[in-house]
Amino acid sequence: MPRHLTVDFRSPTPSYRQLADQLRDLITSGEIGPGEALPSLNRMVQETGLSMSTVQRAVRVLLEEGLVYTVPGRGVYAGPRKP
Amino acid sequence: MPRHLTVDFRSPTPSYRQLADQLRDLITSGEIGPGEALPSLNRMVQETGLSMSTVQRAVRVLLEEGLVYTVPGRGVYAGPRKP
DNA sequence: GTGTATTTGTTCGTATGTATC
DNA sequence: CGATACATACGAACAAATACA
Repeated sequence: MPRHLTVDFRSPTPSYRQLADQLRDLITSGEIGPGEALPSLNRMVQETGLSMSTVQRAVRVLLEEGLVYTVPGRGVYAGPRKP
Repeated sequence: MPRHLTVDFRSPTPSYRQLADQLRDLITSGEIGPGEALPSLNRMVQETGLSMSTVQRAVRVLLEEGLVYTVPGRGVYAGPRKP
């Protein structure tokens, strides 16, 4: 079971990057394997206290890194998009 | 001198992507050479009628593609960030 | 089959912060 | 100092895809 997602508002590192870093760790550590779903954006909003906009920005970072793919109406998944 | 930036609101292609595509063309075509400044974000807002948020998102696309770099307080420049 | 809820996607407007000139 | 320019973050609205009772 995933550990709590948190951000430190006093850190000079932007919130979206802090969240992106944590999500990246979950994936590269194998805690969330390929094809497995990440927490929904709403859930990340709840856990972090960030706004939806900021959470989406964090996820977009991983999208561009190719670490996750998204399916509208479904969720965010680890690994490469499957055919 | 750069041609007018425009977006078609009836297109299914998102506005931020339309703008990003146009800016990319300006760079890859050499119309804006390495080290040269792109129009300021405010200027892009004026020319396109988009919101600042959307314009910034478009520029972020090019940033992640490594086609431009930004200098806060200065502007957006074509090419790789200089050492 | 028809809603209803959930989830991601796009866009806007605003506020505030930081850097440069 | 004041004006300009990019950076981060929020909240809201609406759309579209998906899932499910």
